[in-house]
Amino acid sequence: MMLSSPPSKYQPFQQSYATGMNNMANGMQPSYVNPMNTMSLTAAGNQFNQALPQGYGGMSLNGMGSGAMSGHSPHSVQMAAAAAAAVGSPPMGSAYAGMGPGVGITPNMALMLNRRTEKAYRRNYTHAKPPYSYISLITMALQSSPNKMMTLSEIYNWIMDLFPFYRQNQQRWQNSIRHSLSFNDCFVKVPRSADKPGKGSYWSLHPDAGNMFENGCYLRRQKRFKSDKKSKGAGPSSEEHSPLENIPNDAVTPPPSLSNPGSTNNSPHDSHGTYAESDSDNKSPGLATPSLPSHDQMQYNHAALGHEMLQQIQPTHESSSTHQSRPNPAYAVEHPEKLMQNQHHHSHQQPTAVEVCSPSNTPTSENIPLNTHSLHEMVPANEKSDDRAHHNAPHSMNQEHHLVSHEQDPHHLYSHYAQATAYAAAVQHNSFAAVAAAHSFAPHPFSISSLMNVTDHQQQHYQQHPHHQTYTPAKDLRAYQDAVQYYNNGMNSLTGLMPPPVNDSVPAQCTIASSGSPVNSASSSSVSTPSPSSSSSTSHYSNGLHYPLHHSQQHQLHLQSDHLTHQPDHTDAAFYPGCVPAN
DNA sequence: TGCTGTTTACAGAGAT
DNA sequence: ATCTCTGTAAACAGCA
Repeated sequence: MMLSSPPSKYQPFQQSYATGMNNMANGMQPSYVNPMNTMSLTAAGNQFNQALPQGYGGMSLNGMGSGAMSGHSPHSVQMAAAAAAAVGSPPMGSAYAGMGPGVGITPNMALMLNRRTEKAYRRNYTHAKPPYSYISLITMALQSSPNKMMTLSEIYNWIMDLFPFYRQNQQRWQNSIRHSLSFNDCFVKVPRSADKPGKGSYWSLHPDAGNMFENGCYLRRQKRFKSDKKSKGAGPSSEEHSPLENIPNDAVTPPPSLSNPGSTNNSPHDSHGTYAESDSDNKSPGLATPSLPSHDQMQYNHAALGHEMLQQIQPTHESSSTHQSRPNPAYAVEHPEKLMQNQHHHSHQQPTAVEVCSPSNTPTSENIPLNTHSLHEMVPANEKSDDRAHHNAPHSMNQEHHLVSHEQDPHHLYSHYAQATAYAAAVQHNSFAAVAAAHSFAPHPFSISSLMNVTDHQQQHYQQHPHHQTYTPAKDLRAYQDAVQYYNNGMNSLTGLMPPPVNDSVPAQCTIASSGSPVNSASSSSVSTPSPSSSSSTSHYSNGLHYPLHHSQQHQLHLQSDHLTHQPDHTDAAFYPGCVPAN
């Protein structure tokens, strides 16, 4: 069990980006495990897979990380595409710049620009600031840990391992990290155990804040998470979420000072809860009301939250009907059979995305109230945060027709790219597809869960089809770069056009109507949606999704389709500007 | 002494 | 226009 903070291998202001990238590309493993690699074949981010021992800490101990450099996983493309999408505008030039309509420059100009920018691109591309906010970075880091918690230094290292950009100016961004941890309710501090002394506490995600970025934007949350336990008066009941549901029971023990029974009465949520509530309408700390707790009180309550979490890390063998307790990672490692029991139990309590999306259980406007406040809100409003991870299970995973050899399907190589770009385009253009996705439980391809999780369904699928394991959402910098590039390519040629979705992205609710024309079953809900059948458009039907396409787009669709089916040559620098080929 | 953590302050950008 | 979120800087305290 990893409990100590590894020393940072990155010296402030000394790390050469190029060196770092080359090392990573050549498979040199840092002494401290590269979380991307460890994530590639595991499912540390998934609540149902927390028990897997090959997680963040485990890999660092057994030294198995080097073989997991699966930087070309199409799944990982989502991550980068997500990043690029979150940015809104491609940060770099593209090898395909100028392909798209409406660019306003001639091909020659584009070529010149490409040649000019690509040089700088190669220098700077890998060092571009990742399009994630610090909060999202922290969230990703914490979710990547099997313990769902990290020390500050571990968070630092996780970020630096993943993003060379953050190997410079460490003082600046690390200060911001600390500020984010302290300032945001979504992060809770967990005391160290007495037998695991060290500097600093562990940080974990508040259990109710785990899906802050499921809406799709890594730069900015739709809404800042605020702990609201304060308003509930007494401390949390056993049926309430506890932040330490994610904390291994043997990882930490409450310090003596927190053994005071009264400490739990001071709900730790009071600290941030009170602060957040009183400050909920003016974010400027300087405008805090006098009702704010004192500094000492806040610290005390903060620690009490950790104590509360510790109190509840013991595995729960019974769940309330309203609360699905999550498996304790550490406990599950030692008692996998009980975890399986729990999972089975949970499967009866909470339908998975596939179950929910099954034709016999098609969501309607009645049972699935949708939050259509924003198209970015891609999940049913009544979804518990815990449940959203289920949405990452591609429905097709349970569809036999999809269980074909991906190697025989070149289009599949770009399926996730296509999905990501389609999604980005759909959202950007406020298209029907975006609404369809919103109605279809389609996981946001850029969601943290999508990027970092392997669902239980995927796990089952991989067990049956090990050769598909390459499609596990691997996270590494290479893939990140690739995907940004892919995204750029896509968006440059996707202005007003979406590439065809692929099987993986077919939401369950996208069915073929009895009339034969594909429709989205949820489109009949009371939610206002753009009309799927525009009179001025031609229907493009691909893999169950109905996309209205204008005539002018149909030719582009063919081009785009060709583009998407072009298999990347990983030795082709055009595909990886700024990236040194690994082999 | 350096790291960790909290807080204040302010600016900028996105969302409403 | 206003609100909200994020990033940055800085001061400060506590701790290993």
